[in-house]
Amino acid sequence: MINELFANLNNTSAIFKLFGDQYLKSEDIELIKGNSQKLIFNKGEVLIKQGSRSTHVVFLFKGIIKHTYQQENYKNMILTITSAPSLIGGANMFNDGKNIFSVIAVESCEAFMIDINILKQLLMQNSQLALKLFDIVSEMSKDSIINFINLAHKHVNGKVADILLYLSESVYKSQKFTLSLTRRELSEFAGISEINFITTLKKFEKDGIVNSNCKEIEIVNKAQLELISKLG
Amino acid sequence: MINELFANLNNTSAIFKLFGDQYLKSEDIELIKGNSQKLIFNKGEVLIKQGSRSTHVVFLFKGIIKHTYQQENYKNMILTITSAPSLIGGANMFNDGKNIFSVIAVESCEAFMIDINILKQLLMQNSQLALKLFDIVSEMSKDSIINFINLAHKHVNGKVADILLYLSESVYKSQKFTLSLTRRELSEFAGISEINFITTLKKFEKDGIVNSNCKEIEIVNKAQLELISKLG
DNA sequence: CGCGAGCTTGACGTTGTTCAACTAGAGTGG
DNA sequence: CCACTCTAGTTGAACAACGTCAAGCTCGCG
Repeated sequence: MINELFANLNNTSAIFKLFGDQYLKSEDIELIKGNSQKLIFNKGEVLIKQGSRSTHVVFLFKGIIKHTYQQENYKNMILTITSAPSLIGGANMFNDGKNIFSVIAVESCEAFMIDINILKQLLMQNSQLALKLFDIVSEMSKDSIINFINLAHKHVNGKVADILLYLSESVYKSQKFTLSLTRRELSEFAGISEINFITTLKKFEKDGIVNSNCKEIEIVNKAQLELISKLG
Repeated sequence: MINELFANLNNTSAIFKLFGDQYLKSEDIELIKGNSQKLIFNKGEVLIKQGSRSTHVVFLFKGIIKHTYQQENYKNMILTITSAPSLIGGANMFNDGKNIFSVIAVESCEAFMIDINILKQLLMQNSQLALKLFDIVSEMSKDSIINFINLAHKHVNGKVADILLYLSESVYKSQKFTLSLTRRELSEFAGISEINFITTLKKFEKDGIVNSNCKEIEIVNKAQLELISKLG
């Protein structure tokens, strides 16, 4: 759904076109433009900080980000890895205000920061737009929840297979890709130890399912990987 | 948030009052009333079936339900346990239509089934109402996600402690309660084996933290339970 | 040339699951 | 009224899965 909506978006004006063509008057577009700013984030930089007040909704139009959750006594945890184009932070919009997660650039990113109060104001006037946003946000949280469910009761093989398929299909959109994440980060996404992630990946390599050379990953036998994912 | 909204609701007319007083015209209320029905569900009966098309949003005003997720080769999984009053199924409203979870009565329930198309129609006309619903739904999914995160990286002690605290605080709202769920169901909620759940519960009992006699559970030392939950 | 970060491997101990056996209570049919 | 059976709860023992530790490797960068 989100892909369908944001397909072919590769510059900032596209977002206005997206909303505008269907739902927004030209003065509304000007209002958003006047209260938003385009920012560039380097790898590792924080777009949204956990615990801070929500002030912006972020439209990511270039790069890859991760949602992380940190808590004392806990290991870090990566909740999602998302590539542009994507709308981020919408779910926090009407929560009393604090961001529950951090959003961090995994490679260099370009994003449009949209003032949350301006957006709210527009949504109040325009229920079609509000419902569209509702739709986008609930679709995204549905994906996260399904991901959680899978990770919650699969074993290591299934988890690693899931991650590889996810990276291939949803993030890099290719059978062969150059990772912008470390093994440690991927293990935090899978919810397993780094060492266990590595040994499992190597096992897949020995079985001829993937090739991995440090940051270069290639999925050789996708059908087999899907089978492993299914069996858990 | 949801508690605040639904506080003091104990009959069907209250839901209309809730929406109506603030946002709805009286003819809208009549429209909902004419397209909704009050139903009673016995323990174990299905309110919403996974995979079916979303046709209704459910306002649960009496009883306790569980959200479950089933998949071939998988163990059952319980995602949430929720007591009335609560709004259920809102997140699916604008997904292309299929329910991702089942909703099953854990004890006898009374619910108001609101036709989804009628509600959509109202939301289209009334953006304040749409945003309110957005707010409720995102608050609920936030709770689920935090719950998932906790379960994902805690050990058995922490998981069981979490479950007991959750049942006490959010479901039965008392230090002492009579379970309407089996040990097996609670283990599916915790994401651990039934046997491991039982042994851990018994260990807590030996340590003087809880009393458990079959369906009767009493939390004796809440502070200790919270500590265990925190330590994981 | 050396240092550090990321990656890799094997050995070991902990944690959690599975299996099997037993108990108690509730419902059923003779 | 008494077997009989079925389900839920319980316990201990064997086994498998996973995380931790220790050590070595490679590569890029100062």
